[in-house]
Amino acid sequence: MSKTISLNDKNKDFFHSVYEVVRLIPKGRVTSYGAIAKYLGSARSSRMVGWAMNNAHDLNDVPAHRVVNRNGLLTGKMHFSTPLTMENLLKEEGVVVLNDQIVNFAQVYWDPNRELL
DNA sequence: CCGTTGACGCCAT
DNA sequence: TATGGCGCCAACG
Repeated sequence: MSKTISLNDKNKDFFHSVYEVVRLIPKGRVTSYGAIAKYLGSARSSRMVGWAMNNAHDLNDVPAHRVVNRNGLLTGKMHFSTPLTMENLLKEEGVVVLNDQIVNFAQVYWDPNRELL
């Protein structure tokens, strides 16, 4: 039995789609929760994208550190092994982070609605 | 079963 | 510009 997750088939699909999009984010680039939600057709379900990332922690092939909020703020840093993991991973990819804020956000921003199609 | 919370974001004031 | 309210919806107590 075992159902660590009690999601409906419909939502499983949503979560899975989120993982796919996140996997497509190029190294050194980032996107936002809202952009992913919109790309999946649920523009107002950005919170669910965040929840999906939480589940995604089990999968090692989902670069959750490349997803930030619409201001380029690292709001999800607390959910990583250490509060600095997210920031360090981004810096390793060339993303400039200062005070939990991506400085060159406009340059590294990757919008699935625009880049992907 | 019901009320709160939360990796968000848009809109009204 | 800053603050507050609401939509969204799964998980939790």
